[in-house]
Amino acid sequence: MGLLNFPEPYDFDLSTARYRRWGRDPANLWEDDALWRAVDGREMRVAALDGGVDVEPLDAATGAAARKLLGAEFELDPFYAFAATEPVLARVVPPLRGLRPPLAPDPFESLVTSITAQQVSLHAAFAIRARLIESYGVRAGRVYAFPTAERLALSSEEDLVALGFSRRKAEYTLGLARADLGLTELAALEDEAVKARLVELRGIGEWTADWFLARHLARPRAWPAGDLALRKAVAHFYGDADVRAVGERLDPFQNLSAHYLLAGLYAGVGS
DNA sequence: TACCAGGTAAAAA
DNA sequence: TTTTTACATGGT
Repeated sequence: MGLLNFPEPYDFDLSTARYRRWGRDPANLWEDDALWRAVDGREMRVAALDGGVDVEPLDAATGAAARKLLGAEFELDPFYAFAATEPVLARVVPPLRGLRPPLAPDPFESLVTSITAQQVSLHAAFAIRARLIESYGVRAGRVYAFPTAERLALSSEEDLVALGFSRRKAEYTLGLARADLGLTELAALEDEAVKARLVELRGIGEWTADWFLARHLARPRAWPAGDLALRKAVAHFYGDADVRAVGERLDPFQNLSAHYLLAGLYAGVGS
């Protein structure tokens, strides 16, 4: 048993709900009440445990991966203090206490995952993404490592179309896989600089760049204002207020706010 | 059966 | 410059 030292509060069930809601995710597999993920070619199991999080096997690599994956870097206390002063969040946040948005640990994975989710429902996106992972990822136990750029670079547009990608999305994905992107260097840049660099890439617009800031870099102020689901959540909780204007009111906690509003919408908080 | 779903780039106006 | 269109799959 490997008890990971993990910041409080943390609600494992609430935080991993995403992996059960939309469909099967062979790279972040929910099975037997645990989350499974490949770390450096090995299978890692993450589960809830009294007083923390159980990680098997637990070592430096899996511990760091689990922390990243489970959103340990989010600071919840300042957000909760802010939420108590904001009328909508004061109602939405307390029932979701301990929710930490799970992160995409890898930048390439984050971008390709977003491309699969452009325009289509997340149910459809998860199905297509699962086929991509099982076709080009490397298996580690019951879970798959997300396909590397090097491996996808060897595939063809036809291959990806056969998985359900549109021709356009297949082009985007191969373009990313075959380019020398230097994605890890983006972490050193300010939010707006990251976005500017990303939207230069074909197939990456503001929506994808915003979710990259939110779900990969965990930037506190990321706010995917164009996102259809976030628009619905804002409309639900704030009426017909402008989404960007609401974002400014939530500064500098837009990222956590977006995740809590979405979770609140799905959980039926306040209804 | 249609229609919509956590967009984007390119064409047309 | 702004508006319109094509895109592919899965759920309802």
